Amino acid sequence: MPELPEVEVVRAGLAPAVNGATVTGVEVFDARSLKRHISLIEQQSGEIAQGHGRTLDAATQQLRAADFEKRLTGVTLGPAVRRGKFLWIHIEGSSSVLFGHLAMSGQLLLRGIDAPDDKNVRIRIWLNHPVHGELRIDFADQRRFGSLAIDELVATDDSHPGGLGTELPLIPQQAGHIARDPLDPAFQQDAAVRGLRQKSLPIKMALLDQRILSGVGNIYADEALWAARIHPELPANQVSAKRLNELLTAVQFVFQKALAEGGTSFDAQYVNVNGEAGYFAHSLNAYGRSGKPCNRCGETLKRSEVIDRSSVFCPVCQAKRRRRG
DNA sequence: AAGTTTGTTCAGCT
DNA sequence: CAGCTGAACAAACT
Repeated sequence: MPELPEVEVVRAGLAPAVNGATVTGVEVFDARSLKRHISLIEQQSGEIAQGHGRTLDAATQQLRAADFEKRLTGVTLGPAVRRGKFLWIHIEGSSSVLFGHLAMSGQLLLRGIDAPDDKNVRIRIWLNHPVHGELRIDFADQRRFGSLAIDELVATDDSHPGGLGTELPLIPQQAGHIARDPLDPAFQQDAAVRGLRQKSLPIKMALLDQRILSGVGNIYADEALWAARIHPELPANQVSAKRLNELLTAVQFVFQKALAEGGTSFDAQYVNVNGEAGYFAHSLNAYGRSGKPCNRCGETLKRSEVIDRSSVFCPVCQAKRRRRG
């Protein structure tokens, strides 16, 4: 499950291959992977089929696939940018971007044109790069929860760059509501702490709220809470500002650590960029270790459910009591 | 073969 | 009304 570090590895791997490349062809094998893509016809008529939480009818799927292929073919791509788990690639001389979210099982694979097919390829984009030659980007997604789209850039609300990878203060509409992530140079930790402190829901859930800070999913939420010794079910507004700052520092630490380990899996051979290689390659202290001993105190780690999401934590190190701080 | 997995959105409730 | 909760939803693997 790609979270911020995995998405960043993908962004960094794609960036040199897409910047300056011309799109020579687009193939949509499964339009269900375009559920975030709104066709021009839908935009102009104002009748936008509900792509989220509902299966699109066949006609809309066909319309969107054709629209996506048409609007992307022939363009020249620019920088690859990321905020949180959202990823986009600028289109030169245009306010549109190629926009995507990998969700649970999405991968953006960079391949030579003669490479054998990977499993579950839903969308294929053919490229010609002035330096690297002919390439393919294959969007593979086993569960199809992820999607690609063409989206429009709008101004950022704080006039800082839209995300990592660009200096332009522009962000795709669909990512506009997402807060900056802890690895963003313009990330405001004080504001994130204030946002968390206003919530009465469990700290684990507040940490997953992409409007407060982005990029944290279930894995790194458990890891950061373990590192900061905070019980996942403690109401966010009962955690002191000091401990929330420690928590955000822990988030940055686990992100950096995963990024460093994920990064080592990706050598300079950009054509080998493979979303799978970085996932779960790093050592985890909490996630998936229910029933195993705590790496800090030896106590057996416990599994609980916080609003339908599984959480693993150490009942001793992360005692559910308010701590001074 | 029912259960598990997760990011995101939203109806509906307090 | 603002904020929160719980659920819905996507699809495939075990």
